[in-house]
Amino acid sequence: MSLQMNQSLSVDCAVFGFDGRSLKVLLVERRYCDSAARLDRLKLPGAMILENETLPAAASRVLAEATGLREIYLKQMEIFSDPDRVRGEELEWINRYHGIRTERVVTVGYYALVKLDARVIAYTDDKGAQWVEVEAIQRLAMDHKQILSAALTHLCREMLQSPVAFELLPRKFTIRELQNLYAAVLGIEIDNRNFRKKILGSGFLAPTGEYEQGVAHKPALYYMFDKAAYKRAVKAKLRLGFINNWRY
Amino acid sequence: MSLQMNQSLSVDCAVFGFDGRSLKVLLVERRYCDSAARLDRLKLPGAMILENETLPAAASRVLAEATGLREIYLKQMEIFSDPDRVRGEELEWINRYHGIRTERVVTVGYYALVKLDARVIAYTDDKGAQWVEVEAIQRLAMDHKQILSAALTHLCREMLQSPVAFELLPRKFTIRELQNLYAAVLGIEIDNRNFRKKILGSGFLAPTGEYEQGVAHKPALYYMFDKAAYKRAVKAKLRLGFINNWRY
DNA sequence: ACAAAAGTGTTCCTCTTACACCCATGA
DNA sequence: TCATGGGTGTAAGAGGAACACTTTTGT
Repeated sequence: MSLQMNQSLSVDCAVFGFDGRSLKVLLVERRYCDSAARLDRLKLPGAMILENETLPAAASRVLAEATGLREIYLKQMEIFSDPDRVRGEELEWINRYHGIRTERVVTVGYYALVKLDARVIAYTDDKGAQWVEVEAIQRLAMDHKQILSAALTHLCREMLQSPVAFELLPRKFTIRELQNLYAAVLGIEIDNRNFRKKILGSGFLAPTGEYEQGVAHKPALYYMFDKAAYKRAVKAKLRLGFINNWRY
Repeated sequence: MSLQMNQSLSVDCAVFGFDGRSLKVLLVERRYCDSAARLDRLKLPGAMILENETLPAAASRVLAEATGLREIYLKQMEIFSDPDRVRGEELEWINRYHGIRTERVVTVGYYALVKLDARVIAYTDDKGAQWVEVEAIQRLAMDHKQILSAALTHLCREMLQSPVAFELLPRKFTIRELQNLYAAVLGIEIDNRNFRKKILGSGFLAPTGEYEQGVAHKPALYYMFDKAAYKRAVKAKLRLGFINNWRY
């Protein structure tokens, strides 16, 4: 065996959004049309990395193109390096499109968290992209289902350790929305009283004083995430306890 | 900007070992000699990926070469993609050595856990590699210090969530060795009584009946990790609790 | 009036933490 | 006999989990 020179590096992004009920991911159509009727005609947005571009930069570029947003929460997760993960017509298309002669595409999986608002939805609609309920996705192009699964796993883990949930919610949200988000991502049921106790007791949520309007039930109070309070609490916690000053 | 074609992919491995006291990592000499006296003449073992080789396969290959071992615990962590992370004489050396013309080397960081025994040490000594105390490492070649730091962070996180500690210990070990390992990796102090209570209470440790010999104090009992018991407990735990059946 | 979700407390129990002394061995 | 680390128990407190009813609004 020898060194592989005709290889390319790409990034693929699982962009998650939350509509108050269920977790969605942004999917786009495969760009070559030979088999448009195929079940796996949808894929995650992605791109080849450019000369002099870091991977995070490439991922940001993909996200800006796909959503119109900058400053998105973005995290690297795994690399998918099966030599045959892209082949056949897909590989031919890539070579034709870019005018290159690559034999292998290694991809770096990222996941991104987006606040799903009207502007983003208008933008993605306009681009022909779709927000699809994660639970409903059976298959995707190439190994993108696998990449999506990995992204979900990483998101679960992250949600249990840091307050990334707020990246998926609008600036103002109700406790119930937050709870639904945790339940949807983790795939669990959560007791509302215990959840409130815990989340309000943490002191990271600041009430806005505003209430829901036009709902056919007692209107809920809107809260915001108090990032400063969160950081203060983390710092304080790092200074005490059984495990007091670890490395990460 | 255009697609980057003259790029290469490599893997670099932080191989950790534990000698009962402190955490060590395996370092090798940079292979070109122009500046042998430099402080950062040591690096993590690594290699370019070969044609038709997956990244995990490449990492295994590097580990087999460096330690003589197969079946090592191995985990992918992050990718280091700064376009200038390898440049100058290092890049020239790579091109000369492989007879290629690459302009950029993106590397995938792995970490590995090894049971440090006489055979491994003999093998690595023979190869001119060194086991260096992690705490003492100030700088390494290129961005390898950064890769090492990332590996440590990942190892910490992993140790708090799964029983990888046993990958670093001999088959038979004392509770104190296990405790020292946790303390060394996490960089914390641990109360011996609480540690015993927790670790023995978990039921994952099986006493061997053998005792230390030739030590100038009460000899300690040797234990082994009972993998089957661990798996049973994990399965049982997944079926109950507040968070009962999540995705990962 | 009714449907629908908001909001609120208590009890039990487990797990975490802090803490001090005697024991077995080799030198 | 001394130095060294092995091995043991308890009490107080914090946090997790299970559980049901009243309130407010729109229809």
